Amino acid sequence: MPVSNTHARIETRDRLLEAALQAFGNRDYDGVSTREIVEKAEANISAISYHFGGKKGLYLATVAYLADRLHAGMAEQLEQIRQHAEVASPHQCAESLCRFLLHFLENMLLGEVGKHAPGIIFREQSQPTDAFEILYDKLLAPMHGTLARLVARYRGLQATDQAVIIMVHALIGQTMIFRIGRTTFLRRMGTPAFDAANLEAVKRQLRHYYMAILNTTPDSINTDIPHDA
Amino acid sequence: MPVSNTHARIETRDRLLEAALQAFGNRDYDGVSTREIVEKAEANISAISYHFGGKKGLYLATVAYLADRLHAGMAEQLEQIRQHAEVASPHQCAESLCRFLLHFLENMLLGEVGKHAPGIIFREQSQPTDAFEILYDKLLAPMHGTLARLVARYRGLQATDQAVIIMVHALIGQTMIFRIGRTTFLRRMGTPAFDAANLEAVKRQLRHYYMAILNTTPDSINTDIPHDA
DNA sequence: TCGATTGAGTCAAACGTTTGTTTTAATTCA
DNA sequence: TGAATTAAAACAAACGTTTGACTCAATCGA
Repeated sequence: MPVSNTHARIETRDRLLEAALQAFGNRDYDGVSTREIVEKAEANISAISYHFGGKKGLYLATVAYLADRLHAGMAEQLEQIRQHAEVASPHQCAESLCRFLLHFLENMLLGEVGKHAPGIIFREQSQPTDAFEILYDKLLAPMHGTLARLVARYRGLQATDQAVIIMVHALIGQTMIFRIGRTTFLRRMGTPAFDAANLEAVKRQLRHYYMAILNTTPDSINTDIPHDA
Repeated sequence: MPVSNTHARIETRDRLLEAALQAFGNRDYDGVSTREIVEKAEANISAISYHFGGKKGLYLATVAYLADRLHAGMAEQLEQIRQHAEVASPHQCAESLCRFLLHFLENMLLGEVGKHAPGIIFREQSQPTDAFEILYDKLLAPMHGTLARLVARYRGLQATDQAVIIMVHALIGQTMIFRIGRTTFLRRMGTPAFDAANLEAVKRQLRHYYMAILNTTPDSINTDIPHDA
């Protein structure tokens, strides 16, 4: 392909990132070979060293690339929620939270990012590398923070209250388990794959659970934790 | 060590399994080398081929070993719960479910198996190998099944009802997220590691959530799923 | 305007190392 | 003695990385 060099450079870098995202999303760092990446990217083996300094550099760049893509698709939404939360009623905040989580779930189950993101994110949780900092700052912290504001407003607590943080974590957990534990869930349901009907059933139940948890009797935990076990 | 051969054989096999469990629990299959395993097990390289036929055989044996250990620690408990559920009141079933989940959480956060089990289990979920069958049959299915009975009894539904399965999955999810997403949670809490106080706070909140979810308005989903989206 | 130079990017080939596995010899115990 | 284990060495294959030649547009001095 007789393309200009400036164009080719950008394209090769991006092709490498895209191929690496697909590879690292499905397999572990050590399970992915550089040759496999460059083959999928239709690039030369030395392009990795040239553009990223090596395999580790490519991995870090790939995580940053993923975080950026996820953040880009979420930043506007999160910012809207944040602003809306300041003037919205508690009930509207709860509704906003439900919608976000269910939308997020659908993305992770059927969306394009859901194919690669969960693998990388959850692998970085169990054995954090330098890439975890990127994920946390760009993705996890903003998401948790925004949801915490919604919960805090609904419950009349501070967003930094430990009870709020725990609740947000639990809410995310019971959502993401349908992606993380997808294989087990599908077995239990006797379905080979997620379809629209399954997803809708899960979403309907989850919405009930969200509201049930949000409405548990308040139980603030400030900086101090009660002494009684 | 001048030990008898029959003894040494068994011990070598077991030392390999133990070393492999620690290795595979913390790192991916490809991230673990056979030399690293035999070094930790103080065994010879050829012992892997001799006892397990190769690295893959060792991995499968390790997963079975893990599943057995987890199952052994849980089988009695699950059987008791199952029998108790037949005669117990719905309220007692709910209490039984809470206790099991919280006990399981504590095991995963502070217990010995919690160091290695989650890594293997959740890796097998995202990229199931032959080892997933072992895990599912020996561990995941019995656990889900028993919890489903508890939920079913509490809610007056069938244990095979899809609504029950979804609920059990969600309950497990909001529990295990504190192990899976431990790194993120600890960051959010501003704590370097899980201690007794943190764990107690989480358990107290989770118990509320469990009951709140269990008490959501019944919404049976039998084989058919409602047509209205 | 033009030939020479530059520098980023790509390429095939080869680098040394590590991988899982196998082979061969020595050792152990019944 | 003979079967069972271990130990050490060697194996081919795959790994991440490096090398040096090459392309080609952009730049520069005359």
